[in-house]
Amino acid sequence: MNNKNKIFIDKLRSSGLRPTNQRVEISKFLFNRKKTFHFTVEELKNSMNLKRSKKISTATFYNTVHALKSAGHLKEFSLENNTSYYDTNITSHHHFFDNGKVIDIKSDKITFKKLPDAPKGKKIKNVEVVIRLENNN
Amino acid sequence: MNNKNKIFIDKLRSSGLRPTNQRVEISKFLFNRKKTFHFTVEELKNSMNLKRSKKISTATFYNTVHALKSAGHLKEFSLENNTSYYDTNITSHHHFFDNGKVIDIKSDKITFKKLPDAPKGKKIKNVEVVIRLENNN
DNA sequence: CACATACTTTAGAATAATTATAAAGTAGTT
DNA sequence: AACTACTTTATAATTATTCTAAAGTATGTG
Repeated sequence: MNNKNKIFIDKLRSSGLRPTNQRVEISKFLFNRKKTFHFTVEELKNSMNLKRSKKISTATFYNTVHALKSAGHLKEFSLENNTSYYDTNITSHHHFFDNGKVIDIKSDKITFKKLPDAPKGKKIKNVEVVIRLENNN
Repeated sequence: MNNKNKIFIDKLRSSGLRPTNQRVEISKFLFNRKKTFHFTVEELKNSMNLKRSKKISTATFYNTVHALKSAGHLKEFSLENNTSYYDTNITSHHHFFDNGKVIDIKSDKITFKKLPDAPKGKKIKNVEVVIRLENNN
């Protein structure tokens, strides 16, 4: 809860969450890294709880991740296996999918020559590209 | 099982499935239509079983849809709600997502100016674009 | 700084989508 | 017609997620 955690606490506060110990640890675990992080709630829970004597409950992981996502600190996406994936990279970007593995593609690596207009009464919120990979031969 | 069902039976056979009555009915329900069809297995089951006295079991719907998908007669995709959606349009194409509603976008409506290379050892299997919509104001 | 109060955490139950099981039925071959 | 392997089905099991309600804690107020 001290000063060096301010940035992680701010993410919680701006998500409408009080900075409890559990939440601060989750926020730190998610955002205290250089590279972007892709995860499911189950994966997050397992990797955090593995090293803890006092486990954080499943519900707290779900609640916290949802609030962070609703506030825009996490991005959600889906693969074809009925679980929600989250991405700490919230800038507009795209993904390679390679047998369940996810790799970010920077937004400027993909540009369009042609895009359809939104149906009337609607506008485009975002455009997401998924490039599926397979082995070379 | 007669001649007019040949096309639906062929889809089953080419998926490695014997053309049983249940499967032929499912195949017909899916492919005997002009417009492309988006559905979840649960929706398919409900709409088919509603008008039937003798219901087809859940497992048969899942098995049949999976086999048709593996054989390439259906396309699978995911929204952010942990259910698998299927599309009878298997040609390469894209989607608008508008609050859970799915609308096809013909392949030629989207073209790229720039696309990234696949990582080494990999090649691109397909490129899928999702355009999320929101209301105009 | 103690208190009250509203927000949190937690374990466990509930739900939803999907998959597994194993007994009874059927297609396709001989 | 009979046999065998594949199917169907009801039901149980599993997985991801959400709900619930009791016990715990952050925070503003005095």
